[in-house]
Amino acid sequence: MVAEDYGSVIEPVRTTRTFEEVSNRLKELIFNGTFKPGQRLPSEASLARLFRVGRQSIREALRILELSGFITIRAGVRGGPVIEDTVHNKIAGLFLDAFKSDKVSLKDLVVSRKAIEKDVLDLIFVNANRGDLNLLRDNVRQARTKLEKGRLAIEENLEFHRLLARASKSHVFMIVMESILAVFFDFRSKLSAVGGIERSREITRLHEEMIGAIAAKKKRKAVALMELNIDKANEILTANAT
Amino acid sequence: MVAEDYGSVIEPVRTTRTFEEVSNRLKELIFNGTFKPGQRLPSEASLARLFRVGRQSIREALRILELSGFITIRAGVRGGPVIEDTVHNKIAGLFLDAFKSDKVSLKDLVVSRKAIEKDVLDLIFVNANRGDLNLLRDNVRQARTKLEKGRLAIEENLEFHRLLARASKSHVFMIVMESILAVFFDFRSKLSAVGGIERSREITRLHEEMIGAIAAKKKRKAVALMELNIDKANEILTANAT
DNA sequence: TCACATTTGTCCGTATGTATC
DNA sequence: AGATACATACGGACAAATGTG
Repeated sequence: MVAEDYGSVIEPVRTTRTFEEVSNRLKELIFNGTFKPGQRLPSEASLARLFRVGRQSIREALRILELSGFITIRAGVRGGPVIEDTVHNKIAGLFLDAFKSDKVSLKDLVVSRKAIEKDVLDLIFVNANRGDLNLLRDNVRQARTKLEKGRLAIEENLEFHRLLARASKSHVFMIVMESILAVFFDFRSKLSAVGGIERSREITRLHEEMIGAIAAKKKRKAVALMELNIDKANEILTANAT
Repeated sequence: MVAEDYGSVIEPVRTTRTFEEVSNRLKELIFNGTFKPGQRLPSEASLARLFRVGRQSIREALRILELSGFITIRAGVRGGPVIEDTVHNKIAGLFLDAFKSDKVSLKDLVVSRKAIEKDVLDLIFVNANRGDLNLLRDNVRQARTKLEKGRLAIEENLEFHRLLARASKSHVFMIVMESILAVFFDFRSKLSAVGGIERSREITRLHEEMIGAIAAKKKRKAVALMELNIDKANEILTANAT
């Protein structure tokens, strides 16, 4: 019964649940471009009239679309459901849940992160252009100015890796990276600032060297720096774990 | 404003939406083990009384937990919300959505899949044991019997890769693999059976050789076979794409 | 600043569908 | 087959948020 494992990916045909039918219909309308990004969907009351169902069913359908990253919802007179893509963040959120519920261990996270960031570097050496490098340089510059003011640059340090994924031009890796970073970002709030500055400075320095290695097409050096980088990031997590 | 991009991962503090508060509280109860897998949550009516909120808020909270992969819901007298982990499938579902909405290209998928399956092989050479190999052999055996009956063995061919991810002992890669396979599984329904048997047979043969290479600790050969495998799978997709 | 309109958010009462005993 | 205990769905009402004149 191999195929049964896909039971949640391939939705069973159930007309019983009205809100699922509504959700799928709306999703289809978004896919085929009837509703475009930035555009407002009709209000709950309007949708209820249009689909000839109760407002409750509409609400639950919209809840699904919201959690799936297709729309955002705001109250108020010019509010309502708006087509807005947040799928990356939603996937990262679910991944964070998986981590929190102990399905993903810290060791697993570090091991797979090393492999994935290495893949990203491989792709960067093929796909990245000058603009991508400039974005990376800007990031390091921002981190430096923050550090000079005596503040931690954790957000910038994490953003660096997101920029790397973007430079690889692979959306798959952008999604995976976002998910991994979400875990580290979640830890961020629990970090003790004591001694953090020095680590943050060190990571920023590694990032700077990495940019140099990429620009100089020195792949092996870039990979070695990445290993150091991830180990340092891991130290921060394990040092703060109770 | 780098940190703003995490706006959907780190939920904003909003007491305005009751159902989110309820959803978070229940999620926390699941995380800390108050509710364990297989256990039933109280019914909607009971939860409404316990939290002192309306049933609608409870329903939307349960909808969130259902879509996040924490619970399943069944009607009927012994039904109700049950703690059941389907997070992997839910992530895969969102990833499939991302693919369908053209955020992930087929080329991107193939390139990243090659890199990721190579990582999985690397981990297998470190972590896999005899039991994992036996599971892989069973899978190929099942595929063979299906092929001998003149039926396609697509499910088994895809399952092979899921077994590989499991043998790597990395939940991160299990999740990523599940997501990638979901796309191929989705295509499955659109495949023309014409000429498919031969391709399915060829893939099964590659899988068999791959097991041999893993057992013999021949990493380079295993990687080469994997490349062939993925190219073949990709051919099936592109051949059927309109 | 204030009143107003629009839209989401929330609760309640009720009815129906569904699965189990 | 009937009773029971659930989720599912509808309609009505009001509160809260938010933008507008």
